[in-house]
Amino acid sequence: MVEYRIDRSSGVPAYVQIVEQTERALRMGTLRVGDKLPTAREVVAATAINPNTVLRAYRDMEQAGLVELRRGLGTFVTRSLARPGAEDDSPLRAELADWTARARAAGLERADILALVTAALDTHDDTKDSRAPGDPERAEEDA
Amino acid sequence: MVEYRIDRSSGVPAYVQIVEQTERALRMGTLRVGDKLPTAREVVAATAINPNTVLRAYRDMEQAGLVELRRGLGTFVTRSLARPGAEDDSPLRAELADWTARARAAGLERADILALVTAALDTHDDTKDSRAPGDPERAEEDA
Amino acid sequence: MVEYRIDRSSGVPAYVQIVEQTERALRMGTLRVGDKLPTAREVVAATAINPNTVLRAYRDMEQAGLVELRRGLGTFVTRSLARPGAEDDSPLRAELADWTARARAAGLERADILALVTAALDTHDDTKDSRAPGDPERAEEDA
Amino acid sequence: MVEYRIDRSSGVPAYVQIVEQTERALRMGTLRVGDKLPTAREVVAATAINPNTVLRAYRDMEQAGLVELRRGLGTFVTRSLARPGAEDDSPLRAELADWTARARAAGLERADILALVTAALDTHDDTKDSRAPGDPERAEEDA
DNA sequence: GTGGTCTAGACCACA
DNA sequence: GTGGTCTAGACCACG
Repeated sequence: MVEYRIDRSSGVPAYVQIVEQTERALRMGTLRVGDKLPTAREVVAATAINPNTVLRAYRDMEQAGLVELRRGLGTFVTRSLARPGAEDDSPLRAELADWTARARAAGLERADILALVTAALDTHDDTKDSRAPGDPERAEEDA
Repeated sequence: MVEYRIDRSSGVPAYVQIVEQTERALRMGTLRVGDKLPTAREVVAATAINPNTVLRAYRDMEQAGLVELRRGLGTFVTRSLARPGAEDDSPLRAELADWTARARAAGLERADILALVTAALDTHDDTKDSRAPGDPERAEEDA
Repeated sequence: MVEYRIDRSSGVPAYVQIVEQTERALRMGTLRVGDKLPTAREVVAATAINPNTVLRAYRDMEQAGLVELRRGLGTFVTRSLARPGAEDDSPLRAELADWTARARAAGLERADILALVTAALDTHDDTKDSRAPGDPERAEEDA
Repeated sequence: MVEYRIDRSSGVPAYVQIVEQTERALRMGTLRVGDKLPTAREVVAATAINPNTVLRAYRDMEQAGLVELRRGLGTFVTRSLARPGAEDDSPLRAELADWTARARAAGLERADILALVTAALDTHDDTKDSRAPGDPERAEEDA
């Protein structure tokens, strides 16, 4: 079950944060087709945001074709964004874990590390946006 | 000179994106104390956002103690967020570049990679938010 | 409920006047933690300044940690600047009231009195600025 | 000789601060008819603001009839705002000095004291502005 | 020509 | 209905 964490001081709309985090879970395979998202009620209990805001996020994801809202039942994942290579036990993840451990040991904080990664990505990839991880980036990957 | 790239479809306010990107440049050492940010007019020319929006971002950073707005002169960096270990030629960066190259070779996209990194960070670090690099995160570094 | 009075001819930006007056109310204990500031719309109705200007002032105070803007709810005091000794019934205030009465009886106007007080303060205190009460002065009190 | 102190972080325009402080000196009798204001050059040396800004302030005061700019000679006070009762040795000032000393002893800071005074003034005087000490308040007193 | 304030008004986020 | 972002444009402060 995903657990949303909303940072109200980030300036990023709450519903966008929910979408970002859901997408992230889809990419990682943490969330798979058929899985149920937490109910609006549950999210409200966990995050103290308004149910309407949760529903807004879920509706957006429905329109993007990622989930399906079934009245009375809940919200269910209808599409995967999972990538081979991003599985829990992939070598890439192990190497990454190793690298981040060393980065932290070197005194780098979360924000520093994310800045480094973004910079590394922007080096190879001079296309597109430049923003954050978990960008909605118009969810339209494979299924 | 920093170059801002604004993703208007991300849902993240333009002024937040400017702050994030500036912070990122500060962390990476791309921007150093005394450096001049692009003038509001230059940013406007490059990004097609409104001057007021740029100034809003600059003002926010001024209040955060990162830059100083000097009328008639421009906006200047007053505080570094640079980290030893994040320099251009650091081993950590080289290793990261290597890892991202392999991740891309494995078919992972930018968003996938950022999701992986976020997941890796959240594994060690069960505190805080979940969002982007360059998050305001209440700047509290030193120079 | 605070009531803002904006002097448009003073040369002091309207949003600064709002901040100054709010801070003053906080110092005097007129405004306490948890209290709600007037909504932007109410201030607009009372002062004929633009809602954006009010919000600018509120945002500035939020960044200074004095208040919290809650969408859909309003703006609330989060920190006290109250001082023991500044209460309504303190001896100091009674003495002051007595003194100002005599000053006025002697023909001194508001501006004269404020000039006298400023001079008196500058005598003991050869540090800092010189300006007004309720100066932002980088709010650094506690609650 | 007046000594201007400009607080660049107060949000109040520099030229307004100069006018305010000059007026204050006139009210206190620190500056008298015939006295010479510091030259723009001197003010620049002392405050690091631009000569044009000083001249702007002096010109404003000339238009208000307070001073006269004599090319090649300097700027001279042409009108007094002095008040009997505000002299250096007046009983009112002695009492005030005593009161402020006690206020400081009670732990009140400059801003607290100014807030108290403003409140005291607003109690008797429910007219007008509400702002700071040294408000321009359209200089038009006696001579 | 730089930053800075203010207005007006459209549209969005959230309770 | 609350705050919040963004635009557009006028005018100001300052170097």
